[in-house]
Amino acid sequence: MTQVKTAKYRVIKQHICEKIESGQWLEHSKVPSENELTEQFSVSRMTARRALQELTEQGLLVRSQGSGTFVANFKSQSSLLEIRNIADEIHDRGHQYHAQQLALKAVEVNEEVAILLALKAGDSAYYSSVLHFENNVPIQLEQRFVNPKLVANYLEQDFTQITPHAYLSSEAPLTEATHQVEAVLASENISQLLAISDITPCLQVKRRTWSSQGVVSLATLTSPGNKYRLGSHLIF
Amino acid sequence: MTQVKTAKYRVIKQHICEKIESGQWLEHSKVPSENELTEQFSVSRMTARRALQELTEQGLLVRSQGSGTFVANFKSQSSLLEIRNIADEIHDRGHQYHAQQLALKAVEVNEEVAILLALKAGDSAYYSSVLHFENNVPIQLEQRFVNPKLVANYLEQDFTQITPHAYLSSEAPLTEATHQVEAVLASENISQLLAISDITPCLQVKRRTWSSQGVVSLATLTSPGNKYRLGSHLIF
DNA sequence: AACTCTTACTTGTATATACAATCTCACTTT
DNA sequence: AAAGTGAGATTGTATATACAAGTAAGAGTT
Repeated sequence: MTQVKTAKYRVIKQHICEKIESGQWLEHSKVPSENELTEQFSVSRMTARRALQELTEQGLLVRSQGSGTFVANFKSQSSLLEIRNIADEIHDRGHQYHAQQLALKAVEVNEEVAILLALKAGDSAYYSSVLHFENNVPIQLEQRFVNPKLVANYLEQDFTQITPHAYLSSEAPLTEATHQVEAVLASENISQLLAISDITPCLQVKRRTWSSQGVVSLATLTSPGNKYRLGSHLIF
Repeated sequence: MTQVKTAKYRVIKQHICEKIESGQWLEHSKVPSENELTEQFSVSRMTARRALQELTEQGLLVRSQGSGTFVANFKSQSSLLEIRNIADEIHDRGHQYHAQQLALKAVEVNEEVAILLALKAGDSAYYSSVLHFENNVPIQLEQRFVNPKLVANYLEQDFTQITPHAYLSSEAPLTEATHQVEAVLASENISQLLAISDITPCLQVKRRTWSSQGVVSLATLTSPGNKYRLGSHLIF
């Protein structure tokens, strides 16, 4: 096990993030220029630039050619589309939750899944399929591929007792996630499981989650459009 | 009028986008490596790299150290995280944008809208209905109620020239926003506008935006599920 | 006082180079 | 046949440098 050295541009990003989050650098205040960071951290301008550039893309900074780099209108990122355990969500609504485990096995991944999970086509990954119920009505089908290198005992779990998300969080804390949200028509198979007609639109969220070790899992969450809704709250 | 020279990395981005959009490069197929692009376009590796890098951040490509760069899934994608101007979004994809203004008037609000806009039922608010096109295909219907106390000249705008979002941002900078995302079947009326069948699922985003003065507007954005997708990226 | 010009600073684009880390695949060894 | 090795390709990180382009502020002129 070799300790991976942290890249220099990441160190600078971290430093700037801390200044902003701790309130030492307020909104709209000027942050050090590329040349100043170059000196402070003894790096090349291109490396300092990369840190500022990526933070700008993430929305923490705003840059203006000729005048400088500034702290943006407050951090939006953190509390948007928060990833919640669906069981908690349902309990919080005062409703009854239970789950049905439809599949839990090792499978060979196709090319698409392989790329997204950072595996090779034909490699084996863990697969789970769980149907979540709210007050005995099916509310969400969760189909999930899990990176076997990062989560050892996935196949020994009982996902009627703990949700896959809760288990994975306990094994490998999330550091990052991407979502793709689409409106789709469910396949016949899925329509049947969700007890909906074949023309009911479904909200489909594809979520890819990372831990510090790499891509952990790839989940497809399909919910009837008339029974489920996503919310998010941004602060600028 | 000085003709601005297009940056080289943009030329390469454009080239790759075209290949993908025209279907010459299919999903998951390999795209030229940094070194190949370096030769093809007679640029340095860092410039070729920048093109690939930015397209990866935009979600068009997927990269894997050691194996190469590949075409990602190509559905249109926007971000929940950042509230973007749809015109910019479409332009950034290298596509042509135009809009059609279906309505722009003052209306009496019903109770639901009144509550959400912090007005009284029966008060008057501004209402706009704009259809956005990507390459002459309708991609999103935007129906928006605007708080007349905070935005004076809303009715005098021409929303084929500037999007409502862009205008509102210039008048009253956003400080906060909430979203609700649902999958729905469009009404007959809306199906017709979007040129879709009445069983095509639609992604519907309801967005409420605040400025420092209070609730600015209430927008309902309806897009065909097969042509539009939301994305978001979280870092913990 | 108002205007223009210059200058310094900052970010944007581009190149050339070097080495590290990772993956693939053919080849060799067992 | 299976396992291990190593070369080559590919992306990741980092540096040094150069010039372009936009901004702001001060100097100088009218």
